[in-house]
Amino acid sequence: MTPLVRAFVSHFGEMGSRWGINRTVGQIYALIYVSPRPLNADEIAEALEFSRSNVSMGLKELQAWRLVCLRHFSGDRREYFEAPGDAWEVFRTLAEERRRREIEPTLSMLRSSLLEDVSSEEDLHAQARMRDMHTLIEQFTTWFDDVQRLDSATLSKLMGMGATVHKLLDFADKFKRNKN
Amino acid sequence: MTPLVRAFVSHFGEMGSRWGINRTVGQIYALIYVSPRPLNADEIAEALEFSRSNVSMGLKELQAWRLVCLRHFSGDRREYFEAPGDAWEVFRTLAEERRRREIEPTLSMLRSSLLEDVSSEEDLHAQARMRDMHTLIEQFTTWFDDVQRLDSATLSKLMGMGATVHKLLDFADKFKRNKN
DNA sequence: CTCAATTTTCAGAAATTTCTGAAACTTCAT
DNA sequence: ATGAAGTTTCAGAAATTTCTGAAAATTGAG
Repeated sequence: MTPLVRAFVSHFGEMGSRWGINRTVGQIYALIYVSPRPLNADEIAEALEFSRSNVSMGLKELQAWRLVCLRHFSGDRREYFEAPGDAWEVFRTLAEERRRREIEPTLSMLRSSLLEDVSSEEDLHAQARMRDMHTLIEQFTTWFDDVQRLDSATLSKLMGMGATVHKLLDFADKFKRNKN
Repeated sequence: MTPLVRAFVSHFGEMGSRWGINRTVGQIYALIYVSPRPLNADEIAEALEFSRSNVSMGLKELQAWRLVCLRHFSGDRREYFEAPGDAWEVFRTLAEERRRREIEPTLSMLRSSLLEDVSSEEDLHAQARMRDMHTLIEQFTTWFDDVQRLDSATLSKLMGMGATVHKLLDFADKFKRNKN
C-alpha cells in the first residue's frame, strides 16, 4: 500500500465506529474502494495484516450492507470483491440500509406503544410525546422513500439546485394559490 | 416508571449503540423526553438505577449533542433537564451534529489527500476515486446546509410535498428552459 | 470566607466487542 | 469418491468501551 492509500484506509478505520461499522470493516471497504481492480480475501488480509477469518467476517458484513459486490475470473476459483462505481447508488444504498437498521425498529416500537390503552396522567403525556416523534419520523421516511426512488441523474439535479429549494417552494406555493 | 415508559426507555437503550450514543445516554434521553416535567440528575439516577456519576457523564454528552437543555427552579440549586419540544428543531440539531462528527472529518481528509502530488498508476486511480467521493459528499452537504437553514414550517412543507418533488423538478426545469 | 450541597473527574472493575487460529465445511476438478 | 483450494464458523484471547465509587472540584448561601 502506498502512503496515500494507507492514509485513506486508516481514516476509514477510525471513522468506522462512528458510522456503525467496525474498524476492520471500514478499512476493508476503503481498500476495495480505491483499488484499481477487484481484490480477493487473501490480498486484503495481506495488505491490511488482518487474519484471514477477520477478513471473511468483514466481507460478509460489507455484503450485508450491499457495499461490495462479488466478481469471478475464469480459471480462478477465488471470490473477488469490488466497490460499485456509481456514487449516488452507493449513497442511496447506505441511506436505505441505515433507515432499515436505525429507524424502522423505533417506528414499530412507537406504533405498538401508541396502541396501548393507558389512563395515568404520566402515560398520557408520554404517549403524546411519542406521537410527536412518530409523526416526525413517519413524515421524514415517507419523503425519503420518495426521493430514494429518483434515479441518480434526477437526484443529482435536485441536490444541485441547492440554494434554490426554498425559492422553488415559494414559487410552488404561489402557483397553487393562483389555481384555487 | 410505568411499563409504557419503561418499554420506551429500554428501546432507546438498545438502539443507542446503532445511533452512535451509548445505552445509558439513550435511556437518559428517552426518560427526559417523555417526562412531563424537567428532571434532575438524582431523579434520573434513581429511575434508571445508574450510578450518579454515570448520569452526570450521560447528561454531559446529551448537552454536547444539544439534545437536552438546562432549567433552574428558584430555591433549588440543582440543575433540571428537559428535551426541547419542537420535533423539527431536534431533527435539525441531530442532523447537524451528525454531519459535524461523521462527515466533516472525512471531507477534510479527502481534501488533503487530493492535494498530494502523486505519480504511480495506483495512486492516480485512488485519487480519482477519492475525487468522486469528495464531489458527492460536498454536493450533499451543500444541499443539506441549505435545507437546514429553512425554518420548521417550511421544512415541514417541503417534506409534506413528498411524491411531488420530482414533478416540481420537471416544472422548474421547463420554467428555466422557457426563460433562456 | 466557610461550609454544605451538588456536580465532575478519574482510576480501575465489569461488560461488551473485536480479532484470531484452529477446525469444520464447501466446492469443484479429476 | 477423493482431495486440494478456498471459505466460514466459533471458542476463547485481546482490545475497547462503559460503568462505578471515591475523591476532588465547584457553587452559592450565609
